[in-house]
Amino acid sequence: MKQSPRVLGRPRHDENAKPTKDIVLETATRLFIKEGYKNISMDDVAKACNVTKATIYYYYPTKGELYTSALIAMMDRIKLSILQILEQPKPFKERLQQLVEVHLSATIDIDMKNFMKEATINLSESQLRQVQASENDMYQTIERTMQVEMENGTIRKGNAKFFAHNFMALMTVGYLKDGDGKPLLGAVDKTAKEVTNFFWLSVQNNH
Amino acid sequence: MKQSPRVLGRPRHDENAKPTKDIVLETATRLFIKEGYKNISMDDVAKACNVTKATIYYYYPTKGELYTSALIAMMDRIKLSILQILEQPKPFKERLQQLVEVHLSATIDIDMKNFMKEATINLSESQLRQVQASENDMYQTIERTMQVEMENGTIRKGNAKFFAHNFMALMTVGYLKDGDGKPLLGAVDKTAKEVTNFFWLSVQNNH
Amino acid sequence: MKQSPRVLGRPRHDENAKPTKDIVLETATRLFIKEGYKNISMDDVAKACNVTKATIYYYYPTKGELYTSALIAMMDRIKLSILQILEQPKPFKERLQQLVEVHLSATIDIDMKNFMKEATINLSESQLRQVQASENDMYQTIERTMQVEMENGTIRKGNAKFFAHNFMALMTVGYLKDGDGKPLLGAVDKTAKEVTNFFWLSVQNNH
Amino acid sequence: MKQSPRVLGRPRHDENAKPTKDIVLETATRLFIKEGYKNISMDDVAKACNVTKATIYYYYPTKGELYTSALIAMMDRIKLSILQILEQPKPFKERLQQLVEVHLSATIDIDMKNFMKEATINLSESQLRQVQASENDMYQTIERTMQVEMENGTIRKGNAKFFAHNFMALMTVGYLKDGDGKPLLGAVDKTAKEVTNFFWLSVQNNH
DNA sequence: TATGAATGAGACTTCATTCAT
DNA sequence: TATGAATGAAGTCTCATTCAT
Repeated sequence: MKQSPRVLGRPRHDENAKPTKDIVLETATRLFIKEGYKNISMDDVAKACNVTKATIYYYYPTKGELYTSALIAMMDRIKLSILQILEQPKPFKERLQQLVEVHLSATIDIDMKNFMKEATINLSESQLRQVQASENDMYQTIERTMQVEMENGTIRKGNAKFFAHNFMALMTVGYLKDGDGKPLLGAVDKTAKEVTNFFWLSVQNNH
Repeated sequence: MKQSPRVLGRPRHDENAKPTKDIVLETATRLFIKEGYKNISMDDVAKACNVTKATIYYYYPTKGELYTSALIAMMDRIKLSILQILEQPKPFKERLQQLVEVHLSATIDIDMKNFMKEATINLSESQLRQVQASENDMYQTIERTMQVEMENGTIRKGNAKFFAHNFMALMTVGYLKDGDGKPLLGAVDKTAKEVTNFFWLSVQNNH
Repeated sequence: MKQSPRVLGRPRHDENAKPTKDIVLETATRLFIKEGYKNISMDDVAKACNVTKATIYYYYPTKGELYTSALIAMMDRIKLSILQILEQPKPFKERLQQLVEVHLSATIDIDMKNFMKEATINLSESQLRQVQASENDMYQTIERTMQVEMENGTIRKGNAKFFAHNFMALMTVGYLKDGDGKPLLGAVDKTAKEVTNFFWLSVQNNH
Repeated sequence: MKQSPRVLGRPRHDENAKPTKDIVLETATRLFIKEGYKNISMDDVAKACNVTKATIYYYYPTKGELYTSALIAMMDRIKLSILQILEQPKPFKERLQQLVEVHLSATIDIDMKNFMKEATINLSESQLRQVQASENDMYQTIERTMQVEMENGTIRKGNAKFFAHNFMALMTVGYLKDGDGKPLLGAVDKTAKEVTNFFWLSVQNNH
């Protein structure tokens, strides 16, 4: 049962080790993404980090707080990655395609709706507000670019928020597997092309 | 303590009353859709049905079984409703729009990905297979029509399954609310139009 | 470790057995009186009742609720016993003395201040209100008699509530043990006499 | 996370600052009196002192030891204050009244029975003995004076220990509040008078 | 057909205590 | 002198499930 008997008290400091707090957050994020809030217990997180539950609580006062932090950290990372890709001096369509490709490569299905639903049900109001703000931020990064490209005339005029959410929704379809568990549309790059193309056909400007 | 004293023994049979088994299934479906598998306890279901937990177990041997039945019943109903709409002698685009409209009117966000995720995590393999079969059935109803319309030349050639999932994904964006909790695109009919249009621009055949 | 392996489900009904709910309440009351709220765990109560924790929760939704019920039941019993003694057609002083005697005979030190302090700290507001109401009831039983005897001229005029609380405070001194653990004033009847006398000297009417 | 970033290492020594050990003891005493042993955690004490838990442990090896020290310190202080008041060259009744007044002014209800109960349950035997010795000391201070006044003929002959405990028991009734939270007998001086008078009527010598 | 009573496992959380620095 | 990091044990509560009636 005992995995690796740990000692009480402060562990001797290992110079190039990641701080436990970060390990916990990363591990928790991964687990929550894969299995959701209610299916992951604090003990699961602890075991995956090879520390005890109490250690988790030393850094995060409640499970809700840990989930909140995990979600926000995740969204921040996604937002950054989106930003970096969208800021490149490339045709818009190519940037979108790269966006899809990068995200499909992450292999974990990052389905925002799911997270937000679990957040709504399980978090406190203040935690929920934080998460919502973070989600909003993330989407706005895309929205703003959509807006710019509308003004450029690259894509047709429309509701930028609607476009952004549609894009993300289509993106998650890219994870779709067929009966045998193989990606429906083939390799990641091909899938990304198909997904982007589907979106593009809808938003491109035909004058 | 006693909340609503129920009579002991077998209740007198009310001719127009729905069988308990059906009440349980409907109630459970509603609750599971709204809050998910792990957030709804057998007691929650029992209370909402105004019976005891033991009664639920009389009809459904496990929670997983109840969830399975609820999901399948729901998908069957959706499938039927999809079928009825898609079979009508109307232009394809109009049928799609009606599809969206009907589903947005149901007000509960029926997000398949969510259900399937929870199913994957919480159900037994055999239960999961049943649910997957049912999901497949439901999508195939749309896929087949897509296929037909591709052959008709109404929409462009492409992967019908991919199209079907894209359509459903875009549909759930229709539930999107802005910061104030108001639908992003206005009333249901307007939203349905926008959503359908977005999809249509992507799939229409331009020869 | 296992005390007596119990079976799942509903136990066969034993005709002349006390209902579990009552057993729980009585046991809990005894334990809480002896050790206080925080020192008794739900598991302690369960073990003392030879049932599982879950059974306790089946009857009492929270520990606070169990404590509340226990306190109220106890105070009700005390109030009743007080009432019965005070209603007798005997000189007031004799009734008081019997009161002390009966309560010292119960051997457990029923120190109201203690219970009320723990209640204040650990109960919810609504629970606290219930307990306070019950405490008030109990004291008023004595107060009312004090009032009557003041009007009769048996005891001097004064604040009846103050008198009642003083009486109870002096009563708990009766439990006092010396260094060897022996009652300071000897046997219960002698102690009761001393305590009553102390109170009486203070309240008797000398015209 | 960090609430008030404290500087690392040994803090510069502030000449007029109280030693940490004393601060801890005083703070702990206050908290334990108000909420009791089990309701105050070492972390509570630490936070209230604005130091960390480990610091508390640096000065007091266990929670029981801290409680023991706190109780003893408190009783010592009380004993001293009692002594100073009782040693004055004033009529005994006036001294008693001042005793009540001083203690009611401290506003915190110092209910010995409570502390001794918690001590009995939670302390080790050796700790308990220390506390009992301290309690005994405190009461003996009063007892001795009672003894003297009995011999003087100021008060009637009786069990001095019993008298002392009765006096303290009546004193705590002085904290009594009515339903609105207002002191039952009015301002502190008036209350002290009433309480003393009640005691005095019982013990005074009428020859 | 339906219920009331009970359980065992596991969830979240708290807390006294330890130890390297 | 004081701290930050960590633990193990225990506490409150929830929940799917079982069984006699």
